[in-house]
Amino acid sequence: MESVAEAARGRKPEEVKSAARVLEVLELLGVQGARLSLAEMAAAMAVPKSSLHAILRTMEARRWVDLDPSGTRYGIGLKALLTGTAYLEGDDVTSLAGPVLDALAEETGEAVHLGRLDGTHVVYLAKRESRHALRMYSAVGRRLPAHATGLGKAVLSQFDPAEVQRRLDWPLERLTPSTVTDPDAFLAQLAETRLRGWAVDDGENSVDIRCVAVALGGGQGMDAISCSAPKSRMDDARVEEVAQAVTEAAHSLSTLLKRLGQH
Amino acid sequence: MESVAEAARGRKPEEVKSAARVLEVLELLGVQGARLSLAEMAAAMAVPKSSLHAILRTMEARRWVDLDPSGTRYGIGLKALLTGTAYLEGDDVTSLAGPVLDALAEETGEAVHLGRLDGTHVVYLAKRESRHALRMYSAVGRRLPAHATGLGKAVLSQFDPAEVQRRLDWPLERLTPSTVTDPDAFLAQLAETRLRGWAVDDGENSVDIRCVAVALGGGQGMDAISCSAPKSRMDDARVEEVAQAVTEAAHSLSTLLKRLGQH
DNA sequence: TTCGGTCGTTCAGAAGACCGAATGACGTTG
DNA sequence: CAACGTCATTCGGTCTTCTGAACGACCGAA
Repeated sequence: MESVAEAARGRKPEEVKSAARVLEVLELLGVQGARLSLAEMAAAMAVPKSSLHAILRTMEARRWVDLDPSGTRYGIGLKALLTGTAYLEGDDVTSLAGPVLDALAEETGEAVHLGRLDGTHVVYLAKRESRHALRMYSAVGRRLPAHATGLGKAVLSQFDPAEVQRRLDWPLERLTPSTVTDPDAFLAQLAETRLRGWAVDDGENSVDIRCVAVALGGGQGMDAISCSAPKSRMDDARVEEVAQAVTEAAHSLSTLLKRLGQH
Repeated sequence: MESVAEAARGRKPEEVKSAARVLEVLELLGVQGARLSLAEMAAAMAVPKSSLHAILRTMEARRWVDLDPSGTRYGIGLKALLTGTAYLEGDDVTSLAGPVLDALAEETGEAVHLGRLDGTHVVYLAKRESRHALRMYSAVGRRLPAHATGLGKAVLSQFDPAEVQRRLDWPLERLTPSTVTDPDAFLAQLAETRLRGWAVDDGENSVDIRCVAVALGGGQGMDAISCSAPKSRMDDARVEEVAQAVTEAAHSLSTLLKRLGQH
């Protein structure tokens, strides 16, 4: 009956339709950042306007979406902010990482990140800036392709090549001229990373930025920490220095986490 | 038919049940911070386990909730983080406030906040710490009762007493011995605030913390900025000094916003 | 003003989700 | 070792939601 329609849309039969749509609305408004009208969202989601209307009413009543003064464009509501930060507060790694990140930021004087692998992407969980705490929130929650980041490569290097091949979307997306997209070259980089103990990103997601990253948890976690800086402040010798500092910080944080896990 | 049941639960007939439940799950996991089992959530929400099960499956498939390693306790997922921060990025006030908050933090040397009135509570949208950027995210997204915060009183002082009475939940909740809970005393404080142009909070939500706040937008916004410090660094003379700095910052930010609104 | 286009909104038939009881799996207690 | 507690999970009947087309409101253009 409906198996044809379901198969055509690629949906699993075990999903609650309205529930999935609520989440899709939040994701749509989240990545866009901009405000969208009901008709625009219905088109983007391939959902009838009337169905979406009822859902948006429910979301608006609970302040999960906002209407702009004209009453025609929807945006993320205030309630969404609370749950986002709640994820960070409830997370052991993020909670424990604070002092370690502070110390690493102070030691290196450069930007420091904590990231987590989520599917094919890396999500920033925490950030320390090198100078002032400017625009600090702009990065937390942001996603970057794992294959083009130091954080992603540090985590992926813990897996078998077969596992890596299964986890990523091929072909690898190119973000800058330096992005490694060749499968063999990429897997070779991971092998090198595994031996060395730390990963590098040499302008692969942002031109002119070099980054050194180390995975946490001794080979089984999804998290990593990194230190990034412009190439002008990151020559090869400096990379080695920073790598040692990041490795020590990662080790110290991993020890804290292991202790927490054992109690 | 169902009007009896609906009326008994106090629900509007124009809500999509599953959609509301998705949001309720997120709010429940968000405020708790802790992880909950399916049965616990079903009990807390007064919803059948079997219905909630299907919804949680949908949410888990999209990574909006996570299962802990034992597979029995749910927590907020990674996708929730993205939308939370997206609210801040898509918000004009928060985006423009960055440099102003930085300047105010540097000038006063104390903690600086940007907050927004949402119902009876104030939500922190941005924060600048006095020393290092420690635990910066712990406060953004948090809610405090408006009547016990400088930010809340600054915004509320823009409304008529009748409007204030309508907006708040009475009786006012007591958070510390200094919290003003008497209706007349509270309204008198707001009148005073209105004349003076800035609001004070003298240990009303956190013992030993004094705070000075000014509303943005020239009498029609829901936002305010504030500067907080321990009483030991905030005697009456210092309050006057800080109030002037906060007022100037608020004025400068309001001007920026007005310019943006006009284009 | 009138027209064409957009928007959000409504409504009754059709499709799917919700519910409660029963099941299987697991860890704990007697 | 066994009985119990709690847990997530399944299943079919009933009721709710979803759907698509039609409606009324609105804005800008002619």
